[in-house]
Amino acid sequence: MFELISRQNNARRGRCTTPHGVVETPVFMNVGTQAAIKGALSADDLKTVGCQVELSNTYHLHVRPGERLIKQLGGLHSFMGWDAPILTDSGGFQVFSLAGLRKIREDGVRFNAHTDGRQIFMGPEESISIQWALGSDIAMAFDECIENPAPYEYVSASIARTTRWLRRCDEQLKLLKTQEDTINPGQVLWGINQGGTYHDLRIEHMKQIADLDLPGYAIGGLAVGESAEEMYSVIEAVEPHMPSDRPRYLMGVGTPANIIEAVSRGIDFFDCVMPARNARHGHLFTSAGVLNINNLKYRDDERPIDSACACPVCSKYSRAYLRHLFKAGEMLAMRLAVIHNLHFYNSLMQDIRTAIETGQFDAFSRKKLPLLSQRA
RNA sequence: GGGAGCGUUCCCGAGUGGCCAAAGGGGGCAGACUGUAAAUCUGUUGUCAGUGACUUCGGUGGUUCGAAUCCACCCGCUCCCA
Repeated sequence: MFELISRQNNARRGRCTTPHGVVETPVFMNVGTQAAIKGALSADDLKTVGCQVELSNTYHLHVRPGERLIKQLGGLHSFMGWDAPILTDSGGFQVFSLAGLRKIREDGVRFNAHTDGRQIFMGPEESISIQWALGSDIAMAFDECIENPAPYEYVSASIARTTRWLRRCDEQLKLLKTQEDTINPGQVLWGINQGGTYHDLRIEHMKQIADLDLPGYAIGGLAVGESAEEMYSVIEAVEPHMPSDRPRYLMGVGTPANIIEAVSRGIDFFDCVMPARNARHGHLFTSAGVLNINNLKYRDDERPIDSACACPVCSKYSRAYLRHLFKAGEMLAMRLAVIHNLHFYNSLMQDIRTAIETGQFDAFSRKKLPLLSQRA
């Protein structure tokens, strides 16, 4: 269930209710692919950084440890100690990212597992059954995330198949809901829009999937090589065709600037590995821009990463200490950096929500955008 | 006292006459990262000068058209036998 609280131009302030609680939007979902946030963060740490929704991955949890085990242990929430909302990605992104290890057919995708090479078949029914067993709150449709650039004819055929797959996902979830044996009976399915950078295909596909009247819709297949401007123009093309009373999720995006730009174009949900991955590599986000904590200039810098940041790392540690931890290869370096970056993202979303509520969003983005992209 | 080795660019370590400013690691410096096969990957790391020049392989001298590579002596270190 999704409720719009307020809006400013196209930017929306909303509230999404799930079986494990309410999500205030716009929101950034923190990515824990294998039921863990890389960088040694626990579910408790997720609370500390202000995470509302955790995201895990169907393909990866299916490969290891397997959804049967997780179901047997009470479902994903119980397994990883997270009692708030969880969204599971369907494995559709792995169709893209593991392109060298899979073959696509009408019924689904055959993978050679990246761990040991064994054959794994995943189609719409399999993906939904796995997500059902995991017991996430929001299950994503099994789609083909198309590489960019891709020929028009290929994209056209692919979105038609993704639509057929979506209908099968929907049927499968309805079937599973008739069974007694459930972890999370309130799980919902969200559809995913594809179409590469072809506006007409994007719109055509969006119209097709909107017909299924699902409780949420995502835009997928962006931020895979095209320019930011191209991505924004795709959002602008598709957005008018997305049901306005349902949450919109821009998958896998992005930089702080990408997020603000997308919120201004009507997006409510985001997720991205960037804050966590970049943190592990020493790349930190601050209110004054980005910085690489490994740089020599921070060797004796007594200041916190971001003096405007309220995270537990910034309230206690210096840049010099963080740099030392990275140089020494201590895993604490990654942990502290990830805590900071995720806190930064979650707190940016809080600021965005407040700005929309108070009618200040346009001024907020004008002020923030130039700062966030520069070198701190 | 006798015998056998070794000394390479920040470190370790290859190289035993030209294709060597010198492999490969490490370390350093910098860059990338967008529904995570990523604690990963890429570039760079003698000096100066934009296709080149100069200095360098413990030291000094020598052989040679040409030496990190061969010879002599010296300095330092290691191991074995007394």
